[in-house]
Amino acid sequence: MGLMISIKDIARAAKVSHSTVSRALQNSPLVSHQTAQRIREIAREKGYRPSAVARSLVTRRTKTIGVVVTRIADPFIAEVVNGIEEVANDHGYSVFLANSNADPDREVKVVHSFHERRVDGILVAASRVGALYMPLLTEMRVPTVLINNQHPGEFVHSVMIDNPTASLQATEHLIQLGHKRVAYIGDQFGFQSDTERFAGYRRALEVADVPFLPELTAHGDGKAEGGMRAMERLLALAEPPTAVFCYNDMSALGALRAIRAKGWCVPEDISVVGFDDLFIASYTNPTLTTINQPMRQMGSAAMEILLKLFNGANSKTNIKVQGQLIVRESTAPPRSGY
Amino acid sequence: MGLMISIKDIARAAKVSHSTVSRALQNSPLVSHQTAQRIREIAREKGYRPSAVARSLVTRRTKTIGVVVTRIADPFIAEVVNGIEEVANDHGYSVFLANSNADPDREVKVVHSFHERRVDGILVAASRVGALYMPLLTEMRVPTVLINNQHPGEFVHSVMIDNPTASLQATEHLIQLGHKRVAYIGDQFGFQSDTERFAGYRRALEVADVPFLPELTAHGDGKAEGGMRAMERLLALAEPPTAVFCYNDMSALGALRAIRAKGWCVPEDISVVGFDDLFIASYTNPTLTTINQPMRQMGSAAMEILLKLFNGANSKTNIKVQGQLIVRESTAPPRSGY
DNA sequence: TTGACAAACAAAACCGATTTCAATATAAGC
DNA sequence: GCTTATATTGAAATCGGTTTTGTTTGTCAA
Repeated sequence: MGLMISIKDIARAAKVSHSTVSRALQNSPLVSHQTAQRIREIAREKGYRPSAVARSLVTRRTKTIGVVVTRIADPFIAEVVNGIEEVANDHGYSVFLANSNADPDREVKVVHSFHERRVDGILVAASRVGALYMPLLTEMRVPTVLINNQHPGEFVHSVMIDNPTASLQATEHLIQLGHKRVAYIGDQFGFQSDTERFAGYRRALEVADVPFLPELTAHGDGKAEGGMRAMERLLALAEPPTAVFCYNDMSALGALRAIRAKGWCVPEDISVVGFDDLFIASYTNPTLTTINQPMRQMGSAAMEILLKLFNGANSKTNIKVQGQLIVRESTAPPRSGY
Repeated sequence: MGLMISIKDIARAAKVSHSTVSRALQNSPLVSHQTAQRIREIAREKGYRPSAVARSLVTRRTKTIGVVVTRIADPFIAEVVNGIEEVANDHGYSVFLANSNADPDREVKVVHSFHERRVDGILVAASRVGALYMPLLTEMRVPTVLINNQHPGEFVHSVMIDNPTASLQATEHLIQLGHKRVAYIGDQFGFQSDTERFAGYRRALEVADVPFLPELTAHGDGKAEGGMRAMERLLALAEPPTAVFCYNDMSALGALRAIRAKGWCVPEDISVVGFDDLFIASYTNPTLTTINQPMRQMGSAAMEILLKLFNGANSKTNIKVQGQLIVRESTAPPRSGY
């Protein structure tokens, strides 16, 4: 703490100027091999670690990035962050992590704090702030990449999943199995990703000439609790659906639970499809048919965009990745009775 | 980036010295109310954010902490980090997050990088390095708190779950239900938490006069995959157990899957108890009886220890929290046939 | 009128590094 | 032998703040 050794301590011990020490530790060719060797040895002995904060002040790069997420405990986000951290660490960057708790005010505060810390770049995962970032970012001119965000628009860099295509596939899968009454359990109404996934669902019905029934659409909250409530409403219908496509795996988890609570079986009585392919989707009972989202890769891709920007790239990058349907046990043809 | 406004820009605009600006922004009483007001107004207008890195250099405190975890995507750890981040953020601290991937070398590197960044404190979650920290920490004199670590010993601050007591409760629960053949699925052999949980299991058997059968102990890897393999081995026994206590929920998840793969039912054919009470434990089928570990609170407790240390406290703190048995659907009396 | 004291601000030192510029010594070229 | 290039190092400026020390001005009591 107070007794941190500095470059000057090393300089004194080596009887050279501190500039020489600096050069020696950077393997600069401007120091003789011998002195460099000697200095490095002394530094090692004393356990000297150059201060990144002092270095950052003069080099004007902190080699840090800020990552703002809604909740790190969200398994989807945790995987994304894993991908980010891996690439960042490999390139000598440290990552600041902050939760926004889906609170726009807090999110803005967090970004400001990142600004004060002079991060070299910012990554935003699954925020609902979206376009609100516009003024913030222009104000502080820090490269920023949004991952699966609300309305990333064209104004910033982004990594997004192709929602419409993926949910079209998911719904098509159910239709091909023979389902006619396919329900949709969404996230909160109005969120872009929900709107897009809903659009894919509608499109699949349209293509297959299956009528869209408004009563088969229910909105949850993107979490298990909401999925459960939404499913309960669907099950209370006079004629419940024979299949349901859920906004994400968490919602599907809730749906599975609601179905089981009613004493029905998946997939015999009702088929369920999720979205994300969280780890848990392989361990539910029955295992969950879902759309795989390459979460880790989305994280690393975002970080790699940042790295390119640090290296001077200045083109707008908007990556759209494809989901992949993973068929497991939770989907089957409807009962012949229907 | 290059055109970041500094305190001097504000000073120039306000026609005062930059020291006055500094004081004004700190609400120092050494500036007249008027000038302070004026300066703050100008700073706001220009969107000025003081550089935390420059400030850190002179104040010798970065208001950052480093958190090293094995894998942020581990749900247990994610919850702990959530607790940490919350408290940290509330007190103006930013958190650096780094994965060690359970690789001691990488872990040491990460800690060194934290050292260079001059973090005010370090939090280590679920590391296996344990006592290896001793030299590292004395070398750099940064307050450190270990959370559920290997051998935290008495030499540093720590927050730990009371493993023996909790697993004693878990096992007792099974015994009270009438089980005599209670198995234990552990983590990798030799890890402290595994040893401790195993000890609680042994103790429960001993207290209830249930004979300990070595063949009913299997080791996994703390993950679902390992739990599945271990359970498969137990199921292959001539006389399989009627109940199994798992090292953690992930292992239990694997066990559930293995049991289902064999066509057996939980809890009718075999009871399963986990450990952690991950979110998912409420959503498995059947829902999982487990030991609740207050993960968030453990994270916040650790951060609060750090805060106390920052405020000059210097006593060794070793918090031991209690787990709580949560009975759900995965446990029931054994079939009367046995 | 003058000295003491406080209020308000400016000037300068400092934190720990990097980097530019200057200085010295040695080697090379003629 | 003298100039010039080269290698090696030191001195000093700088990054953007905080904090200590100085300076100016004004108020008030003696």
